[in-house]
Order: sequence, then C-alpha cells, then structure tokens
Amino acid sequence: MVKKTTHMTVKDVAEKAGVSPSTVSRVISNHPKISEETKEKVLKIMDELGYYPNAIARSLASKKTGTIGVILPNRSEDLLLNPFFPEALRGILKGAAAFGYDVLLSTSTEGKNEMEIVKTFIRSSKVDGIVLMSSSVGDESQAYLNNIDFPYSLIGSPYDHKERVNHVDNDNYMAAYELTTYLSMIGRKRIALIAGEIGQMVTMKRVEGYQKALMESNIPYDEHLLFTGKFDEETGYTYGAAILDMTPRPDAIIITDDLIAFGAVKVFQGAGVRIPEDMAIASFNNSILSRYSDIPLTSVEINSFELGYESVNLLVQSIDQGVRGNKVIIPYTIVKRQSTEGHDPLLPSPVS
Amino acid sequence: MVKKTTHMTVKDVAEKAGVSPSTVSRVISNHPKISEETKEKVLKIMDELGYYPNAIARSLASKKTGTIGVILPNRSEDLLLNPFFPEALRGILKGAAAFGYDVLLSTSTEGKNEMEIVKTFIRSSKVDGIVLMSSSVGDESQAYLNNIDFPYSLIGSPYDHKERVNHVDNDNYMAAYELTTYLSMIGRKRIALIAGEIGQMVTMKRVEGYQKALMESNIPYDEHLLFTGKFDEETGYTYGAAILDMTPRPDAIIITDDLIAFGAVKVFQGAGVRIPEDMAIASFNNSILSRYSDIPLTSVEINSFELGYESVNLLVQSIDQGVRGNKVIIPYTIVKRQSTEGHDPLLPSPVS
DNA sequence: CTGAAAGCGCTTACAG
DNA sequence: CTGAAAGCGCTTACAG
Repeated sequence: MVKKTTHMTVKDVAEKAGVSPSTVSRVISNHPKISEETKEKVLKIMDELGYYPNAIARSLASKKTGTIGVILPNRSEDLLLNPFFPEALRGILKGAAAFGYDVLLSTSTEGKNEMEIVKTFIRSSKVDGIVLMSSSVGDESQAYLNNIDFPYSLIGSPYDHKERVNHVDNDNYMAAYELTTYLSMIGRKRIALIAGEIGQMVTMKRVEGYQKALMESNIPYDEHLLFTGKFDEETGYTYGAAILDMTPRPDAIIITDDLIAFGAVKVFQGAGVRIPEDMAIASFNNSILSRYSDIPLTSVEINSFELGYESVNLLVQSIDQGVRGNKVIIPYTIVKRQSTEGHDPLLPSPVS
Repeated sequence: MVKKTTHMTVKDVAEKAGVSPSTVSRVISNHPKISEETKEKVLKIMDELGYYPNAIARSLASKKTGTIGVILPNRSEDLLLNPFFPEALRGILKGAAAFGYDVLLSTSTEGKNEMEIVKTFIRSSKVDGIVLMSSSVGDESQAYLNNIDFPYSLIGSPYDHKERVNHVDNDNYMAAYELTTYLSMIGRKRIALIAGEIGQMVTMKRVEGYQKALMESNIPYDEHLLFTGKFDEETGYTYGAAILDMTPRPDAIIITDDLIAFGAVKVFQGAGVRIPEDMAIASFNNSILSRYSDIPLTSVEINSFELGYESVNLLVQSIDQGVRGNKVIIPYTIVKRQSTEGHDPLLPSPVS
C-alpha cells in the first residue's frame, strides 16, 4: 500500500517552475496568450510532479462545472424494462464525452418529484446544464427552467414555449400517420390505438397522427378504439383483452411501445387469434424485444441513441452560446415484420 | 422571464439572522451542538431568502463531494443490449438516493481505457468513492484503487487482493454447478458451455462450477465443448453453428448470457433442431428476453438490481468508516422454462 | 453554544 | 505575455 500522495497544487507547480500561480492556471486552461516556452516548461513540471487540477476548485472559481445533469423519469420501471432509456443514455454519454462534459445522473428518490431534483442540481451549482429525458403536458421542470432561463435541452417536444426550448424529437405525428396509413393500405378497416401515458407529449402527437390518417383513409375515428395506460406489459394485457371482446372486433392495433405490444400479443395468442391474419399489430421503439419475439413485431425505429446524442449537442450550444429554441428532428424508420406482414414463422425473421 | 436571482450566500443569511457565517454553516450541516433556538432562526431566514448551499464550495472546504463515480464498461454495446447494466444501474441509483449521494457516470470515450477514467475522477476530486461495474482478470482499475487505497466497491469478484476489496456478487461457481447438474439430471450427456469474455471473473467462476459438476456427474470434461466469445448475439450464432456441426453433437448447452443464447437458438431453429428435445439450452441473467422469446429460456436470475444497490451500500461504508474487504453474496435463482423443460408452446409460458 | 480567522485550490480582472 | 491580489462560498480547528 502506497501512501496517498499529498495533492499537488498550482502553487507547488508554480514554485517549481519559477512562475506565478496565475501562469500555471493559464496553462491548465490552455489560455491563448501564453508563450510556448513557459507553457512547455510548466507542462513538464506538472507532469513530473504528477499534478492534476482540482475540478472542484476550478468550478468554484470559474463558475463552470463541466458537468451536465441528466434527469431520468422517476418511475423506475421505465429505466428497467424499456430499452429506450439505456439506449438514449448511451447516446447522452457518448455526446458528453465528445463535448468534454461529465454526466451527473438524477437519483431516483421515491417522494421527490422531478422538479425538485432539477432545482437541487441547479441550486447546489453542480451542473452547467440539464437534459430532460421526457416531456409531459404541464411539465413543471420545463416551466421552472424556462422561468430561470437555465440552459437545458429536452428529448421530446416541449409542451409550451416551443420557441424557447432546445429539443430533439422524432416526428411522432408523421410516424403515427404513416403507420396508420400503412395498416389501412394493407386492408385494415378498424384500427385501434393503445398508447402509453396520455399526459406525455409523445402520446399526444401520435394520437393526432393516427386520427389524421384515419380521416384521410376514410375510416371514421372511434374514440372507443383509443386506449391509454402505462408503458408496461400490463397495459397490453388489459386493453388487449378489452379489444378481444369488442364486436365488431378491430383488425389492427397500433401500440406506442413494444413492451405494451407484448402484453397484447400474449392475450391474442392465448385466445387463438391469428397475427397478423385476424389482428395486425404495429408498435414503436423497435426494441430488441420486437425482433426476438415469438411473432416478430412491426415497429418504428426511433433512433434513441441519436436522440440522446443530439440532446447533448443542443445543450452544449445552449451553455456555451446561450442558444435557445433550437430544434432537431431525428428520422424514424418503420421496420415491417411478421406482425403486420405475415410470413412463414420457420424462416429466419428479417433482420434489419 | 425572471432575472436569475443573484445567489444568496452564507454571509447574507448570517447578516440577516444576526449570527456568524460559522453558525449558518453549522446549521446547514446539522451540527449537533447548536441551540435549537438559533437553528430555528437561521432555518427561517434561509427559507425566506430562498437560500440553498453551494455544493461546490462545500466540497472544496470539506473535501467531501457527496458524489459517487460509477464506471460503466467502456464497450458500449453492453449498455445497449444487455439488460444487466440498466438494471444494476437502477439499483445503484436507488442506493445512492437512499444514502444521500449523487451519481457521476463515466462517459464512454473511445480511446480512454477504464483506468484513465477512474484516475480522472479521483484526481480531479469529483467523487468520494467509485463503483466498478465489472471485474476482469488483471484489472488495472482495481490495482490502481487498491494501491492508492481509495474507497470503492466492485460488482463481481476481485481478481486479486480479495481480502481488501469490497465486492458484491452472486455465487457464480455454484450457479453454474447447479445448472450443469440439473442438465445432467434430466439426462443430458454432452453438455457444452458458451461463455462471454474469458477474461471476466464471472466467466472463470462459471467455467469452474461447470467443470466441477461434470466431474461429479461422471461426464468427462471435454475442452472442445468450451467456447468463449463476447456478450453478443454473434457469439451465439458462431458457436451455435460450430456445435451444430459436431459429431457426436452435444445435447445441451449452458450459455452465460441470454443474448448469446438467442443467437444460438436461432441457429438451431433454422437447422430444424428441436429445443429442448435435441438440444437443451440454459442461460444466465433471466432478462426480459428470456421470457418473451419464441422458446422461453431457462435462465439464472442474478438479481442485478440488488447487486447494484448493495454495491452502493458497501461503498458508503467504505467511505464513511474506512471499511475494506467486505463481501456480499446476492442469491440467484434458476428459472426453469421451455428450453430445458419443454412444454406445449401454445400454452402461455410460465411467468416467474 | 458561538465567532473570528484562515484556508480549501483554483481563476480572473487589473495592471504592467 | 505575466504577476499580485482578491475572491469563488463554504468549513473547521481554535479559542472562548
């Protein structure tokens, strides 16, 4: 066991190099107007001494932390089951690395709501900016951040003040529109929609796209075919069963998440309903689940990684240049599989 | 848009409350020997002023950050596809919240190796302790941390200095032993093993348990039946195909990760090999994939969440009380499903 | 139980 | 291009 070496400071380096602490500091931050000569010299000493700048002290003096705060939705199941979050987080981490930031993650406390966490991050001066990983109607965090004009970016669409909020999203309206139109094109007449939480902006957009497509396909919108629950399997069971019992029964369902879709598929399989012959199913997120499922699911690839990466890009612009209201749209792709297309289940499913 | 309120400081609070900054500081940190009276008074002023302590300044003065650093494996695919990491991370976040710590996540830089990230976290004084999410043989991070005696805990088993390293793990030796024995009991004679990366401690342990069980079941260990690759589907394809071509062909495979197992299953299905009749398959992690798969997989539930949670518990003890060498074993469960048990695939698969 | 003082390790106008 | 000085907002022996 080696003794913990007492930490070197700028002062130590300065003395050894025969310069002032200010100069050492300038070398650390790569200040432009410092002579190559002294820079080299100081750098050499720093290396010799094994010096490394204390980030905390730098933060206190400079009022920059080099850290971004990432707010995960507090409902912990999301992080667990829904591949969207790890995948988007991976994009965020990649982005943070690329732009030279560290990532502070919100810790999921039961009682505390999201806004409390945001407030704490900011008031304790631990972060330079914030990424909000989901957006719901009337979101308090967004309101707070807009109000104090703190740099942040949003994965999803702002519920308000769109012109001021940096955000990255898919065109969920179009995605749902296209998906619905596709189902109509393959001959489906009664198309139901099972959505995750109604309060989410993403849900709103998808419902709108769905309604618009129905209208253009001359299928009357029937509010009894619209179900909203949670982003879990349970929701799929529940509404799958409800749909099963309807007369006339829908012949297609759009489901806003693969996990929900699984619940529904299970119900239909149990009841001997053939997919896609009797019931076409199309969902969102194109998670690994949708590929490996018993019946591979048609699903919308939303490119979660890109969503995460770009959220950091936007945030960094917001921090460095005060940018507000920037918007990035990430393309989606509808990946068609057996649950709508049908094909011999013994053949390997199309890998996309 | 409201002007960003200039931040209150201890000094402001002190003046308004008619006490010294020292006293305010003691109220903040809930110092024991402070009179209830002054405490109340100061608390009230803090509230009135909307004061919130600056965490950075506290850190600098106190040399405690209230933050733990979590090191994700840098191979980014892991985080993406393998449900172990998000689930363990969820446990870590929960633990951090419970013990009052924030979580700083390692950002995945291509070039930087894990130890560099650990070093940077520590030398920049950004964290009080570190959680290492995986352990491999000859792990440099562990060596470094042991050497400077910095508080950390490990998910997995230390490759060295077991007596000094706080760690939390399953009994992977026993898990593999039991799983192998089980396959032998149901009549399998040639049991292959496909493992993730050989350098991982977890792989070593499982291989040992497997070998021991074979011996006790009077099945000769055949090194040609041991395959090591990566934690991905590809590995499953490759070695699944290799096993398919063997004569005599194995009649069972233990696979150390559900994702790898999927690759293998796909190969066998494509070749018309019946599972489990011709080939029993058992894997690890009991991920959501193993339940939803075409053929539900027998898999070992390792309780990733608990692993994560306990790693933080250990770490906090290490930080606060200087504890070293504590060890926690998290129980595992073998969840038996169709891939070894067989049953009518039309029946709903057993949910566990 | 409370205060005055020094200090944590940097950065940054300011002046030259 | 470089240095002296003040300061970032707290904490913590020390003394009383």
